[in-house]
Amino acid sequence: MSIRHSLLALLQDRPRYGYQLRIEFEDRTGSSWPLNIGQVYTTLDRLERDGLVQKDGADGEGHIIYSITPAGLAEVGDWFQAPVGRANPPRNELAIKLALALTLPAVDVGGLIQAQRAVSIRALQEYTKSRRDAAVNPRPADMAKLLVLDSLIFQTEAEVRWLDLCEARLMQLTGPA
Amino acid sequence: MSIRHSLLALLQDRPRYGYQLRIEFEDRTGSSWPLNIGQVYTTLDRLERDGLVQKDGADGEGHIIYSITPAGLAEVGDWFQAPVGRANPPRNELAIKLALALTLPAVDVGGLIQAQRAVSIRALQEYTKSRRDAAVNPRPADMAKLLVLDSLIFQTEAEVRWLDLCEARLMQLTGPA
DNA sequence: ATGGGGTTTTTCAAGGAGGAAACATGGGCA
DNA sequence: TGCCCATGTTTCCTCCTTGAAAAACCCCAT
Repeated sequence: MSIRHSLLALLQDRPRYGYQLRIEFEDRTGSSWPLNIGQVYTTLDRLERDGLVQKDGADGEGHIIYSITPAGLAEVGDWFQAPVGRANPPRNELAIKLALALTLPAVDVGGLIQAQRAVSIRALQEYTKSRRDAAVNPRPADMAKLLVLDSLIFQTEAEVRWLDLCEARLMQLTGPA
Repeated sequence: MSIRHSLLALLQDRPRYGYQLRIEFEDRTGSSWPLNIGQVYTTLDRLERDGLVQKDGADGEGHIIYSITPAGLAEVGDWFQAPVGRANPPRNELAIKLALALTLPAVDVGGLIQAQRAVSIRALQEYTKSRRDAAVNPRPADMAKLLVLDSLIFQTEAEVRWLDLCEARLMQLTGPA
């Protein structure tokens, strides 16, 4: 659901065409969440169907330009207005996996935690490196990318600490060996 | 992609039917991520199509029982084996929203952060309360739910701290007022 | 029995997401 | 000039997800 609103937000700035929207989305979010190009066009179709954007015909190079409508402006305003709902947080595959592993015999939970921890630590290092690289030129335009990286770093740190807690709990369960 | 494997994991334990799978999934993950019932059946269809489960006919009450096949066992084994990939982390709507808000004029980023922070703090309190309630009877069976709650708590804490960082950065940008 | 109201269980149709092919275009190089 | 490769741009097809309806069943008051 956030793609829909993200595209609207970009169109709020000025009219654009599909490919351009993808480029700008990825640029502004630091390419952390690659946006499938197919999704851009299907989303634009739906936005047009719902009267939130309109085709402006083609520009000089033949690109199909979309611009936001008043209804679209209202919708994107609402989106920025309302906080992100916490009603149904996105599924956390790792947490699900671990929860299921715990309730099932025949799964090496300890090993799973170890393996996962290694992966997370490595990711953390990469994020931190990217962040250092990105921080050398703190132009306001790069601020967004920095914040996205910070977000990933914080989330990953939390994940590592959670894995440590899981491990401690596990020890406690299986008895202090 | 994790639903598919979660269902396989449950079937690894013993054969079950659709509705039962949903109940058990939600029970083991503490209902934190509600599982749409329609998805259970369509996923079972695909799993059968791919030869990972098979229909066992009906049980006494007429339920269509599914059981896991050797191929399915192999697949779920692989799933538990392999760490959760970090190649494309799920999109973080909050981070996207804030990143876009920063690059767009006409959005009250400060207000957005404040509002979001309030929501996160409230969620954190609720999770913590649930956790306390769940922790009174630490049967091993409840361990999974506890860990899931811990995960949510850690993630939400990280989110709050990230929001604080964002706010500090914002101040720094707009100049110390 | 019976029929109304709730719960359990399944199916259906529509919408969203993603991968990969298809189409265009422009610039280097024989 | 004309070929070819890299890049930009769009479409298409499939799979997955969701919401809501439908079907079956059970329980209890009439």
